[in-house]
Amino acid sequence: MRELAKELKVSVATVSKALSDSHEISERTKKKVLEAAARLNYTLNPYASSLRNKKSKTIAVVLPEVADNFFSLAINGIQSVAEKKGYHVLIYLSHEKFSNEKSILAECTSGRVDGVLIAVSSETTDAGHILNLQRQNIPIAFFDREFEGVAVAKVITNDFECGYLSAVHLIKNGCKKPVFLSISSSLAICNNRAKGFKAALLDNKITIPEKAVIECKGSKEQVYSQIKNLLTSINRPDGIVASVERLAMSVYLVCHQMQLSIPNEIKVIVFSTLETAPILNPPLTTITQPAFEIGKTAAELLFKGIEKKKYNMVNETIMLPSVLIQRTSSQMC
Amino acid sequence: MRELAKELKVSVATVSKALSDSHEISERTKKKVLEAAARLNYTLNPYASSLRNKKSKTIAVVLPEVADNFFSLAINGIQSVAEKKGYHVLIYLSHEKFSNEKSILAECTSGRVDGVLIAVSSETTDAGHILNLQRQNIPIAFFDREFEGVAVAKVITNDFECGYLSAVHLIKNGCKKPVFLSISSSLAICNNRAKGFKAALLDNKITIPEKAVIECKGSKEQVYSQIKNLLTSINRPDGIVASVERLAMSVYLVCHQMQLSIPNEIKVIVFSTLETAPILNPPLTTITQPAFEIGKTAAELLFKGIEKKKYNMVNETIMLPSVLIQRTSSQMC
DNA sequence: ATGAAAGCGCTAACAC
DNA sequence: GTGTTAGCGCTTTCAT
Repeated sequence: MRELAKELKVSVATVSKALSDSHEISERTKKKVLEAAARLNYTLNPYASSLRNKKSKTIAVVLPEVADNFFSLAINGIQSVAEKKGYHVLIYLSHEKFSNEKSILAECTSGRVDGVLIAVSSETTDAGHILNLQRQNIPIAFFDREFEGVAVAKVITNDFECGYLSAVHLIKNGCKKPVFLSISSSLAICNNRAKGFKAALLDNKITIPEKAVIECKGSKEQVYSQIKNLLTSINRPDGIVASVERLAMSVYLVCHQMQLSIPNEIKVIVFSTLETAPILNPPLTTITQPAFEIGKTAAELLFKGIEKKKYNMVNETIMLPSVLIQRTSSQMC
Repeated sequence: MRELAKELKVSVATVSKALSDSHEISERTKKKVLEAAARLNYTLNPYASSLRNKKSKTIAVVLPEVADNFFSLAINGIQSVAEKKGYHVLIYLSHEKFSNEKSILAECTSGRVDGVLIAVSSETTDAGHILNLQRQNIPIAFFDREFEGVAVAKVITNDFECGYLSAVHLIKNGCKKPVFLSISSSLAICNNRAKGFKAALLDNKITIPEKAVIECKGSKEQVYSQIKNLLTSINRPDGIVASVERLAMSVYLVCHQMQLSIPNEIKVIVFSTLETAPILNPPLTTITQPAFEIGKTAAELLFKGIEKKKYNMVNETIMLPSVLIQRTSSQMC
């Protein structure tokens, strides 16, 4: 910037003002400065600006994993609004570990970011790290995976309702003993979906077996063998509702490997935005969440919090509806 | 930091040195400082450090889209090494637009990032924006999607070879008139794969039709109808090699909709890391790239460039092998 | 309309 | 082993 100023024989202050299009600078000088900046390929040092202005123009997105259609689409949604606002997006992966999540949020302090969007890990059992950010006046919002019981803004889906719907759908299509596959007993999305699922069983006079909700934890291989155990057990379920996308693969693989026919011997529904659902064998019935919209809405909410000093976003809860898309995997035989 | 210093009745310099574990500080003071920092929940202001040190400890990843298994996995790989190095990752999406890519790279200057990893858009026809970064001594490397003919480090796959292999595989399984689906005539990965494909036809004495390589551009709908046109044409191919993951959906959908049997009436191979390939209808033969490894390797290469001042990474080219995984979609009938 | 100068929070060279 | 101080590149009063 100093060079620019010297080149043009004006002060750095003038250059700075010209670049930020201040009205105290004459059109002529502005033009001159802009032109010279372009010619010399000059860009503001963003960190000097951040230091001065105490805002970074960047947000953090914290999520369990990125190799998942839902989260990818959500990132797209977030990015689309960040871009429009001229914000930068830092991506952090917790890999479903609470400890990672804590250290990530610790990094988000001291002005590194102006706000954070988070989908909590399946291990998160405490919101201290989140409240800690709030205490430092860093706006934060949940998207999809909230931590319940804290005053934090969130964009979620109608999980209970969809859990309910999925069970009703299975029952209507002939299931007598469906089960629900969870991935964590501390994850609100799983719990609410499971609650809806169980409520539907009750309402339809199906006795809820003790193992109505099964937790599939661990590595891919572990999940695979848990599902295999389930499906080879004496009292095999005749329907499955899987709570998250990544369970779909394992369920299908086990069934294929066991030559268990979907939907004849077992019906399957998965909460998922898998693009390939229609071309799977058989086409998979999904509860499809508006992933892009969730990301977009959460980002918009966050920016409201960032931009309006006095706006209290803490109690905002936006619920976006998912839809059940019926395909072959859950069809009555 | 000043508060910390005051609290402990030492100077800010001491605190700074203690926090960076300088050897000129006694263990006792270090312990005191660390303890107080933890207690007061203090974190360094990263941008003040960046300004001072002229390094941001962050890298940029620029890619066409994130809702794609390949890119998601690559991000994972990149993130895994960035995390280990204590670096932060900014994600930028070009949405396959050259103009976006240019403005993104312009934002990466002036110290915002210490290096950039890029998979170029399908529209990129010029490397000026990339060379521009190099001129400013910002290390940059291609991963997967390189721009050919410029002296920039890259981590790529054996595209020609895999194109060749895919054609040979189709021919061995009975195809007489396979075609290759590209998404851009300026994308090196597509061109090299197509070249290999054509070379194999030649070597196997199959006359190359004028429409051996077909460019599928535009929105999902446009791609869909282009493929539909192809498959309803009088001279329908009996085999398809699709150059990128996102073409898989359209090919399968068109075939399903036309009741065209895969692999009986047409065989299909896709360059893809689609996790669901084995459970598609029918299971899809893929050329699977080592996506995570590509990201990881590219990041490691970039960090070599970032950390060693004099190391010239510009001429590094690392080629990682993809593998053909045979499944039903390409089977001899 | 333009410029001089202070200071954002940190680090490093130098003094003690 | 610890402290003083200058300055990273920018923005913003306050003068002129």
